[in-house]
Amino acid sequence: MSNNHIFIEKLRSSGLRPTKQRIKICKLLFDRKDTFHFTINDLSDSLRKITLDKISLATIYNTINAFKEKGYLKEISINSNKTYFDTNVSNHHHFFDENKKELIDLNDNDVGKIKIKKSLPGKKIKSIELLVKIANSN
Amino acid sequence: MSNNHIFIEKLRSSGLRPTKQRIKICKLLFDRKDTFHFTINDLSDSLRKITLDKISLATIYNTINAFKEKGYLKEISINSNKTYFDTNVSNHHHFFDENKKELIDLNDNDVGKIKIKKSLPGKKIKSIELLVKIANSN
DNA sequence: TTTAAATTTATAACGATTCTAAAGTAGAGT
DNA sequence: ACTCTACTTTAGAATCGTTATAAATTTAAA
Ligand SMILES: [Mn+2]
Ligand SMILES: [Mn+2]
Ligand SMILES: [Zn+2]
Ligand SMILES: [Zn+2]
Repeated sequence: MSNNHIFIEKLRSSGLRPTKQRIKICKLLFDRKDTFHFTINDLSDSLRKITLDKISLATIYNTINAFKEKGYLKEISINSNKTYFDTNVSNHHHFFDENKKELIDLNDNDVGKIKIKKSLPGKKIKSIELLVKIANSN
Repeated sequence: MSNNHIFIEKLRSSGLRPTKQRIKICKLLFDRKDTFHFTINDLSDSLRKITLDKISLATIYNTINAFKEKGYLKEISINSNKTYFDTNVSNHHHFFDENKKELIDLNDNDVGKIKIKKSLPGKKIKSIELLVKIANSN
């Protein structure tokens, strides 16, 4: 439909051919107001719902890995058998709801400034990730 | 040898029978001055070096899961195909060296106080984990 | 010593992810 | 529009960390 040409450009500009599979995945991931978190399985289910011609699991993995590579997605550090991705690639932190197994964004106002005072020679900081695990109180 | 009775007590007091496999793993994990981080594979290799009669991989997994359950070990939240454990069960944070694939403790002096200002109704905080990924600078 | 429950073990099963290699497609050059 | 080649998709196999199974062994209570 409408926004396809935007995604076609986005893909082209990063050296990825705008295939119909990639465009569909782009629309699902990026054609919305709010960012969100997902696993490959979530994505696979969502795709099955919105399209008749199925996209193979290998392609979903290939595409998500390519998007992560290009910086369109972020992988969240969390110990789970599944990998969690985030369409919000800005620096931010997370609650992880252990009951729902879902990530919730913490924005800058939600967390005091994090200061790393230690440094190691020959090493530089690549990322700072805070994960706050939460669960039902009762 | 010497400290066995301490570990035997520790195991008994937590409802775990003090088998020779568990005692060997206890000695390897806890009979030392400094705490450390390890994966099951690390531990398996270490065990093979210090003992002639091999401990099956299933027993290693069972034992580590039991120790985690009892609070003798902590699992670190990190996105890796392997699970990382910590014999330091106190609250502390980590550097993760992406080149060496190894965790390095950050103590309280190394990180400014972390303040979580957001809370969700019906939910309580279970843990706060900061992971600072580092890599070679050049 | 007897006996039930806990533990160990080898091996199978599982599940997320990656690999393979064959078939299909996109786009540059003509 | 046609050709050609590199890129992409795909089904299915392979990988690998972890968990499940079920039989043999060990622990420890009675
Ligand atoms: Mn992990
Ligand atoms: Mn993970
Ligand atoms: Zn997020
Ligand atoms: Zn640690």
